[in-house]
Amino acid sequence: MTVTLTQGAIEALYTGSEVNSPVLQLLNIRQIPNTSGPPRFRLMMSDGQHSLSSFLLATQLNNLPEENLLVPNCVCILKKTITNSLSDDRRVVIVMDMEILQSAEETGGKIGNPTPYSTGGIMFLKCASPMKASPMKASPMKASPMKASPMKASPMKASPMKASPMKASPMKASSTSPSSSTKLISISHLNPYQSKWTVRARVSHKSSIRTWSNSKGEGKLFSFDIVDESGEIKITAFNNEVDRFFSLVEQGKVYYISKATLKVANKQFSTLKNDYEMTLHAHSSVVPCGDSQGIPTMHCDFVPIAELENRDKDAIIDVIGVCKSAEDVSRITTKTSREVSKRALNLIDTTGKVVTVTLWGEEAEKFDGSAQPVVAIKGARLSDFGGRSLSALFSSTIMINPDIPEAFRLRAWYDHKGYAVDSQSLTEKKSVGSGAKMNWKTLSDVKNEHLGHGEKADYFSCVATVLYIRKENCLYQACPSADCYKKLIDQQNGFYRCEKCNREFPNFKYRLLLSANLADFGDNQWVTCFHETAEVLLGQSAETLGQLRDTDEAAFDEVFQKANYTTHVFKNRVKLETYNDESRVKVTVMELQPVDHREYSRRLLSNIRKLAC
DNA sequence: CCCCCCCC
Repeated sequence: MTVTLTQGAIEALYTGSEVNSPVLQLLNIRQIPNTSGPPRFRLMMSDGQHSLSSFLLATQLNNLPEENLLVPNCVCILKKTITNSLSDDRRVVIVMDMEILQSAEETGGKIGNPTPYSTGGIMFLKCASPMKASPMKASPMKASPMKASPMKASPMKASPMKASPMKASPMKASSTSPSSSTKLISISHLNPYQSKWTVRARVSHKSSIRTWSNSKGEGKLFSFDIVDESGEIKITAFNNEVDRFFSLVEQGKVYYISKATLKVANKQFSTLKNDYEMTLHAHSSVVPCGDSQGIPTMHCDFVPIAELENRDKDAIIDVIGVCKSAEDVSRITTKTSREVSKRALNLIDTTGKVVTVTLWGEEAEKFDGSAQPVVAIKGARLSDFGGRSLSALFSSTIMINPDIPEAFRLRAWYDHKGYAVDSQSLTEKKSVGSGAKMNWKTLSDVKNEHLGHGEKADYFSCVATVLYIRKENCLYQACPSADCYKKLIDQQNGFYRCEKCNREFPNFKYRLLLSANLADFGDNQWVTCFHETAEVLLGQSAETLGQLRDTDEAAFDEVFQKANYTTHVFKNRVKLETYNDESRVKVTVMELQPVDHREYSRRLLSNIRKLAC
């Protein structure tokens, strides 16, 4: 293979003219003595005509010299470069991305007879003081397109020293112009080799404040992610910057951000698509931007809950559902002896499937599920615990009742009929080994084994068919306060009194309390269904039933007729109770689920095998 | 300068 060097590329790169992926030969490489940070390599490159030693290798390419791939005489293609002016007007060409086209051995020596590129008296001019007075060095402030923008917190102290004749040169990408002041650039153009930029971007995720303490010291920090049309990047604020910026930065809002430090992102900890990340410092500026036009909002690809069964473990997914129920917050101790709060939510969507999502830390503590909110989570991790479940990560964004069409649709669906669907959870009881948790019994087992006669209540599951539901006293008028279900006393004056709340109300809410007779092949059993399970069993809300009872008796009866002879999985609590010296077992339905026929067949088969032994 | 993704 023969390679041709791109003649004229040295001059073009040095002056900042447009040159597309030039092919150059490396003549020399040496490590710059520096005391901190990763090693830096300086390169002397040749285009066959000129040579120039003002090339600096971006640190993310350090593996090339370190693995002895980038050695003198090899031929390279420079896929991305940035020409920067130093304060004394010398220039440096940062090599951001390159590939080696031909090894030193293959090339076999120096190509052509390049002469050192003459930098036209610019390169080694170190007479800084006279330059300041030069009319050529007008402050870039005057020409700055940002002058009218709301950058109050960002005083542009652009040094005239840094202005250069480069201004007139036809640089292709304005964002890489070394002479630009705080120009608006896109996130994808950010790099550690330029400091004068401003991005306009939306906060897509914001962490809470966290503290650390280790051998290097201690402090606090928070981080946030921003997006624009070109990409995304993580920004971290420490200590003083936490105080300055934490309350200012709001999720979903758009800001001008400038004067932050860029460094190579540690991919081990970052899921964002960017090679760099930002750190705010004392001079950094974060200014709200009223105009968010053209800045993308958060995009979610919601996976229907039923579809989670088909996704891979550890997949990062977006989910939205109504929080049908939520655990209380609890504290657990991790394997590393750290204490953390957790709370599990059960989300349901229009697929009728439920999945358990675990929130952690502050998200778990502050979550309030009492009003059954719509919960959307961007970037939750799918786990195979209990079949299929989800866990929020530090990088997840949790949105309660977000202002998005999906949330409005779900709200309407749930309030209209979703609350009463015979839902099935993907979490916990789906796997084959789950029989351990489900204490399967027939109704005659419950009697023969004297379930519920012990100190504590027993729990069992059965498959049974509804034979009869008592209509009498199935509804009561309950206290309208949240979380109070006390039966009200009708004062007969338009007011209802709650003894528990010690208050009178002009209104009430209907609650259900059903007695039902269930049967399987061997026996039958009276059970009690409280409000939530009763609504599922009847397929109607208590509110609707209350209306029907008062206005349309036939329709009311029909609800009960329809529920008769339906078959479900009942998860029950059983306990011996004593009234007036008379003991009898009371069975309460805790949960109602549709019959999983495959699971039912497996159990039948296993029972038959046991009987055959 | 952090970098924790946890528990059943």
